[in-house]
Amino acid sequence: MPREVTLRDVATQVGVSPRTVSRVVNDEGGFSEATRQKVLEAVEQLGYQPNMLARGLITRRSGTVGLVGGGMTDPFFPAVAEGIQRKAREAGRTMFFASTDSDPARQADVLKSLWSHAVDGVIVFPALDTIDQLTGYARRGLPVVIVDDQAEAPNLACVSFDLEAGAAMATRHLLDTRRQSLGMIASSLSPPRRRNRERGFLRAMRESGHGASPLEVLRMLPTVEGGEAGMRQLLDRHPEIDGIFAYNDLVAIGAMRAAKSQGRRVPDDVAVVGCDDIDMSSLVTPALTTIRLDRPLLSAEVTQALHDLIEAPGSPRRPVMIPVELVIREST
Amino acid sequence: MPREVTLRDVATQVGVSPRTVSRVVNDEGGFSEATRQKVLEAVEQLGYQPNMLARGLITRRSGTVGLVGGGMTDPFFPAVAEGIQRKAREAGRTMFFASTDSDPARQADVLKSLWSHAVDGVIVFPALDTIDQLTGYARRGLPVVIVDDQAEAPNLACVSFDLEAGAAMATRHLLDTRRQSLGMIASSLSPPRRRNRERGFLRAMRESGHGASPLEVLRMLPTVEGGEAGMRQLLDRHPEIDGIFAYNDLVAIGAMRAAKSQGRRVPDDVAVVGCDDIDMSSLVTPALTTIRLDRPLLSAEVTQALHDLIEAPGSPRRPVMIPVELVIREST
DNA sequence: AGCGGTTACGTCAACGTTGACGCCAACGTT
DNA sequence: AACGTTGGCGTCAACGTTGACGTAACCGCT
Repeated sequence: MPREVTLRDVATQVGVSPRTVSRVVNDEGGFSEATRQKVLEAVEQLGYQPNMLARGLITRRSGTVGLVGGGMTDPFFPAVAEGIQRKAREAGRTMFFASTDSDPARQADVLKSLWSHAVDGVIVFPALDTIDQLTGYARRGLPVVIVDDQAEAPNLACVSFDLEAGAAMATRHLLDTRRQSLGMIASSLSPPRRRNRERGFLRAMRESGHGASPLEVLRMLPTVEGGEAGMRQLLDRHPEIDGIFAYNDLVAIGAMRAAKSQGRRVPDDVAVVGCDDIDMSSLVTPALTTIRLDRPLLSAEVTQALHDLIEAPGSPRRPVMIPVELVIREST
Repeated sequence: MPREVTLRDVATQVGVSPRTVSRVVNDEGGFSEATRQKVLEAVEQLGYQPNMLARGLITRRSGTVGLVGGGMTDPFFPAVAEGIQRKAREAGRTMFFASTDSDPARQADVLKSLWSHAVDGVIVFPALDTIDQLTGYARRGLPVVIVDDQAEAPNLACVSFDLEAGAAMATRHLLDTRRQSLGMIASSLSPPRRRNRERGFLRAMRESGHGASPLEVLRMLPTVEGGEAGMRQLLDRHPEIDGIFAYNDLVAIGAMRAAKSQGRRVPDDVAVVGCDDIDMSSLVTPALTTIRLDRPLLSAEVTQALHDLIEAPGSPRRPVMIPVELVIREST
């Protein structure tokens, strides 16, 4: 294994001190045009690459950020992850990725190791209710951006989709298309504070002029299987049910499958609305009506927030709320 | 921002030298049970976390690996990424993730930055034909694992699915179910050396006793849209076509959509076989017949290979070939 | 000529950790 | 009693880089 090329190697080849090479490489100024040329030439020729470990050790900037999420099984997350990675790269940072399986203990592990690797900041899709864990790190000086949860602390920013409004839109849409008996399949992985989809659903029902009241809010795993199981239960307990708002598109797709397998037609007998607008949603039959979340915008907001926290540590950041949109397809 | 807790802090609190604390933390031996207790207690109390930058600088092991892939848009990749990340974590390594958009230039960038960050190794789903780039890094001493391509070099290992066999299986299945006029929609992102799906398709056609010959092999972007466009072209040019082998499930799903929109029924008029067996494939209607790739096994093989390369640099690794399986559903 | 300022470097130490080595006391062996 | 061995620690330097500071040459101005 050939030794790595260092500043010293470049320096001796050019005949200057390592410090001067460093100045050229980082474009700090304080060198003549002539030496700049010679240094860059030698850098090119020797294939010098700065060692970020050494640099990070002294500048306390490692040039890395961590992305912490529940998992890749829901296609919503990978799309966001890719966007974030791209933005981070444009800002000159490299991204660590770590998944938690929505397990707070694993999230703790993951954050510990990212901290060990001296990440400049982390973006977290929090597992359950782990705000304390996260504010703890923020207070210790780690810039933290939290997605879809709220908290206040130095070095901490929050970015959320307005899911309560989204859920309300979805619900009103169901009511407006003359559905009377609505149920919701929510997520068993959402702690009370983060149940804004449920809040939106219930609020829209309450506020509707139709005098309808919700049949039931079920909490299942937010997967296709969870949706199937939830739908079976709902059909079993409330045969009159004619509209479903699902936690996300996977659940909605599961619900549609279960409905079909029990002989109910979608949307004729039961209407289904999902949430997320994953690619798949427009491809299933019937194509899914859903709440669209603007993933590129989320990626942009989140990286921007993190960038700001890194550049101006401790400065307060207002929480960002991203509006959502109802996409009507064939399932309603 | 409170300064990071270092070995020195722990050392002064306990009343020993930093070197001793280091020995305890790394369990090197050479300390008494009494000091071990005291040190661990202080570590706990102060919340000491080793600084991987400093450690990596001297041990030349950063405890990180890079994962380099085309992108997250194809759901096949995220699933593998998560598996790899999990395995890496179990081996005590943290994973960098970077996507290349299947662009060799971007892949070069990405590798440069990973090298800068002193990763212990990389796992690459190569963009187009970038073997030279990769063997170059391997020769410079970076352990490299390449997925779905072959090369020989020190510090390099290859893991592939047996896609030629898979494609042949798919094709034979089509022929066995009395399809006569077969076409294939392949990928425009596969360089000649990596067109083993095409080779399998053509070989199976040649070797079949049915005397059939392939209508056309089209190369499109491996996306749903690519599949749609490909199918439209094939139907246009060969109205008699009754069987399609698609590069992957996304393409297959696109092909099915295009077929339906042109009034052909699947599987009655045209049979479609995909490749990958992404989650979505069992959820679309008709459920897709496809070649299943064992993603957990790939994750395991790939991390194992990388681990071996890291632990025993330069040692030769035989290429690994993972067998695949035909899953028959409703589209054939 | 003398002085202040600037330009273009070099020197030195430090970041937090570990490898190499050294030292001393306690112990066992002859 | 003399000697080697071992256990338990400390010391020092180094990894590759940058921050802080020094300095010599040169410029322009009075």
